[in-house]
Amino acid sequence: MKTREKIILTSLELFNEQGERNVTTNHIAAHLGISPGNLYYHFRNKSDIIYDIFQEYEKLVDYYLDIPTDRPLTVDDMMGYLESVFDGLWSYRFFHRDLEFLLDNDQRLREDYRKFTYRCLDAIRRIFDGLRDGGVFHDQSEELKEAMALNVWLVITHWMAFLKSAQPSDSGSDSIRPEQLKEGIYQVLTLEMPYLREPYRDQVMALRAQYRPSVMAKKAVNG
Amino acid sequence: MKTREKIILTSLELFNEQGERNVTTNHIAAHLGISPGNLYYHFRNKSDIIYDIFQEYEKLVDYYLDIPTDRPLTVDDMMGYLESVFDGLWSYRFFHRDLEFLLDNDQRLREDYRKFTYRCLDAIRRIFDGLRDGGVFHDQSEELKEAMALNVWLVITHWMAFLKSAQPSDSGSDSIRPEQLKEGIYQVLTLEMPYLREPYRDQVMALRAQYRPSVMAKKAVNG
DNA sequence: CTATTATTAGAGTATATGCTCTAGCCCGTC
DNA sequence: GACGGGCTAGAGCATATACTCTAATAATAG
Repeated sequence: MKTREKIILTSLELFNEQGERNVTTNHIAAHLGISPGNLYYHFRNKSDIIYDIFQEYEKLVDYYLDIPTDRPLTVDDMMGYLESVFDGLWSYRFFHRDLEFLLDNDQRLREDYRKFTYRCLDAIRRIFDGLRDGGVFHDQSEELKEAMALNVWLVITHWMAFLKSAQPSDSGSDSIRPEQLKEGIYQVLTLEMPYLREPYRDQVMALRAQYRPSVMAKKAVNG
Repeated sequence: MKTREKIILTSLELFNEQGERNVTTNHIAAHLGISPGNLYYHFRNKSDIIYDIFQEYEKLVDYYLDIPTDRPLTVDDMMGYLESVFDGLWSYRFFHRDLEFLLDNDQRLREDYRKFTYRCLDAIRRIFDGLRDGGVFHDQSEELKEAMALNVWLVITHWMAFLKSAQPSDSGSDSIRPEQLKEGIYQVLTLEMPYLREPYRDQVMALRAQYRPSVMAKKAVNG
């Protein structure tokens, strides 16, 4: 494998494990067993590494959210989108974690991310439309679909942050498991619940039950 | 005013404007016109300043979310809670911005914040119950109330992050206005909409309309 | 007034971090 | 086998950051 690729992979791995803020370029080089000079031969600076990773993430999600317009959508389609998006979220989970700082320090990234966000919101709306055409969703006003899409986006992109903040202190820094992340699907389906038509409603509710967050079972100690 | 208090106030101000990550203890001291030594006479370290600020935030929100149990709740109560919570969010907006890093670097804060989260989730559920008793909400299963409360929490605590990430690059670093933050109320009411009873439903929808996010009007350029 | 304590100034330190610079190695080509 | 460009090592720099140390100054009590 080319050194450039290795840098990307290792950076992503370390960022995901420890957070971008806690991973220096020297760490990345050391972890790879290469010199800092070598790393900087392949990338002008740290931002470029992050930007590269973002573009891969973007490509992946755009691929996932390529919604067919020539046919209505099914419950299976919907679950597929959810599973895919949360998979992507897991693979690039560092990104949403340090998002604000990253955007503040790279205008290019800020602009691209903004467009990315609106593309995703649009895709969510198109999924709603497809599901309505498939008889899964009730028809709703454009305004409501827009607000709903935004709420879905908020839940999806920040579920990870919630999980991490609700973790007890004694667990390690990288203790969230992919299955826990998937529990965000439960929350998204909770949002959609009131807008589902029978008989799909019961079907989706049954699927939803499988993702029930484990945090909910636990009772918090309010000392 | 005591120096200690001044340090807290200035820190909060600078953190809110520039983000905790971008504000050093030397900046705080310089901004106050005092020496670093003086600052460190009053606080052992930066974490202690942040922890102090968090405790004030906690106190404020706990005060806002002191839900009466001896009477049902009205639509006005609900709107009052929303307005208050978003006010608090605005005053301490730096906090949710750099949350993950802050929690990673202060176990004490992590533990307190975890409990704080669960207290808030509990308060949201009790608001739901109060509104049900007041005839504003339909009755729902405990499971649904729990999931709903969590979604409300996610939207409230991350609305700010969304706004900042959706800002175009040409706006300043502290360009979000409090009215924009309040638009999060629209999103929360969107969540609650399906569970409202007539005649309150129409009333709430009318109130909701006043908070409609301006971002929604804009069309994004997907270059 | 004096002794003690609380507060403040400000130079300075240890460490980290992103990044640079120069020299040299590897490897394919003529 | 010599040449040259792609690649790599690694010492080291400029800057920043959280924090310390000493000495001096205010405030307060006896």
